[in-house]
Amino acid sequence: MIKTRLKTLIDHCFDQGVEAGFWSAAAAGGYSLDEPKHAGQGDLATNLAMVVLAPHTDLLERVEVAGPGFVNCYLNKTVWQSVLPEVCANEATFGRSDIGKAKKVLVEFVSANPTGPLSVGHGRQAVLGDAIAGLLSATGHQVTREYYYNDAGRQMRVLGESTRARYLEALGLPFTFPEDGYQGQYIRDIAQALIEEHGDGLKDEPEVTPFKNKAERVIFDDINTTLHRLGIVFDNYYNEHSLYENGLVDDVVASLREKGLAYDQDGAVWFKGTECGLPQDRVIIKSTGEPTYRLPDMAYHREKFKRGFDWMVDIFGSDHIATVPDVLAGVKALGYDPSKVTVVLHQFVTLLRDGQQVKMSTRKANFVTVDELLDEVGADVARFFFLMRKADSQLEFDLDLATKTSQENPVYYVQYAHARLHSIRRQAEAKGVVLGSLADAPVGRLTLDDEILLLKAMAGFPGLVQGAALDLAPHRLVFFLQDLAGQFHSYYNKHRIVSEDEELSRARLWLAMGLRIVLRNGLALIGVSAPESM
RNA sequence: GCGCCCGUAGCUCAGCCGGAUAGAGCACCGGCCUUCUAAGCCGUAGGUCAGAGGUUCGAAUCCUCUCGGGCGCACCA
Repeated sequence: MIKTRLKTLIDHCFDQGVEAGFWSAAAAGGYSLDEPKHAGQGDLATNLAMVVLAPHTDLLERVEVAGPGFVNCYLNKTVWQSVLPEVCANEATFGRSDIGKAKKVLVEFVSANPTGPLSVGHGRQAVLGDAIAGLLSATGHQVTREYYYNDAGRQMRVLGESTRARYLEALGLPFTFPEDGYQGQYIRDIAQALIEEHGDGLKDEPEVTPFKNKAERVIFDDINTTLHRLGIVFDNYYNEHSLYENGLVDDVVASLREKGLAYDQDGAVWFKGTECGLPQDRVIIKSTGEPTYRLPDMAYHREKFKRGFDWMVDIFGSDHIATVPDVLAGVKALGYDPSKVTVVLHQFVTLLRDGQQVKMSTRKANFVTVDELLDEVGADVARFFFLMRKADSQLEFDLDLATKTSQENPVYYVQYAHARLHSIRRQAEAKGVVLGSLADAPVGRLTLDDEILLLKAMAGFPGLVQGAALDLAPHRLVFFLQDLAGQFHSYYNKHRIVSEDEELSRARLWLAMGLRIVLRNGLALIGVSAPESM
């Protein structure tokens, strides 16, 4: 019989649902399959969806099956209205959660050696890393922000030589500028500072160290000042050099040798990458005796594991992509689980001015620094713009748009929504409309579709934060905020919040309060200020 | 040559752990201020989701290949 065949099919689906844990077996046999009384309701109809959802009917207004097999659940408005007290009662924490279970996470980013000011590329990385760290900590992770740097080695020697050359040059003495020296104006500034401190006392200095040290100090201070302007504070600066001093680099070599994963050839020490699934073996100690960057990187990552982190997030520019497989293979070879390391590679930034791409070249120090950018657009705009794209995408930073203090600038758009909400509150107070206690908030009066939509968006905020955190994708917050601000502006233009209807006014003022909280908390997560007036 | 990323509206980009009619902002065009900030709103238009195969009941989404663009492929970091 046809009905039996269909019933068997539905029973089977029901059982599968039970097995998968979608619902309990309590409703087994409790649902029907009958010929409907009226035409237009199919040949046979089952109330399966209703029965399965029966324990939750207080939430549901109606349930429909539609299209190619969707069960559409329409929730009662009260469900959405109940979001508001929750938001307002948890002003400081709404959006935060503990899904991270206090997992220890290390977020490493920037990690620029002190050879020059931060470029806009670093800026993107700095903001990206900081926002990711912020999201992780908002979701209950125990986060450490770390900056890994090296103030020894070839790069720094060249920096010292460059500084010396500029020093001699400024004194009008003969000098030779290193072939691959640092050409920026900042080196000249440092040289000038040395002259002010020492006069020509260093002109016969045999060591490069005083030049190097001075340059390093000045540049690191600059970098930190810049980071500070961006609102970024690191918990820890990890010096690559300390790895050598503590014998940790040698120890990695010894361990690799022990496992037969390192060998000598052509006077160099090689890592047997081919043994670890990599396309080729790599030099880890040059024939000069100096290690390549790979080796200390492996040692550093091993230290991260030893320091007890459950999850290690590395933020790198896409030009460092080649290092990733090597380091991860090294970590694995040393007996640690590379799946605990997540590398976020971000693409480059191009600046657009007057519709034209601004040409930049690191080598010639012909690049726009984060400082210059901040002078021009400020920290809020810089942070917001750096987060407007997912890390994978190249980021086009449109200075023309960023410097506009008008409707087109998305940063102001969002901030304005927040300021407007504050303004409404002030206006209401001036008119003597009192919010009253949250418990008495007449949220039942929020019945317009526009209002339910706003409530839904607010309700989705914590989940959005969690997803953005776990996927290391802060750009989602930016999109969310733009959407929410847009919804509010639209609502504002259509409906009056403070009106003759005192109860409705209070309800809407609470709605405004909730929106303000979500906007403010969202902006805080990406490190952008939420002004109360603009 | 090899590896990774990208290719979605005129432009800049979301969506990408498969689902219903693919979204937003700019730009264009047309409207809205005696009332809570016009730094705002409303409306019109705009698409072979680079292309070709494949998997699937179903693909922008997954697989393969091709074509474009970016970044790498050091005894630099």
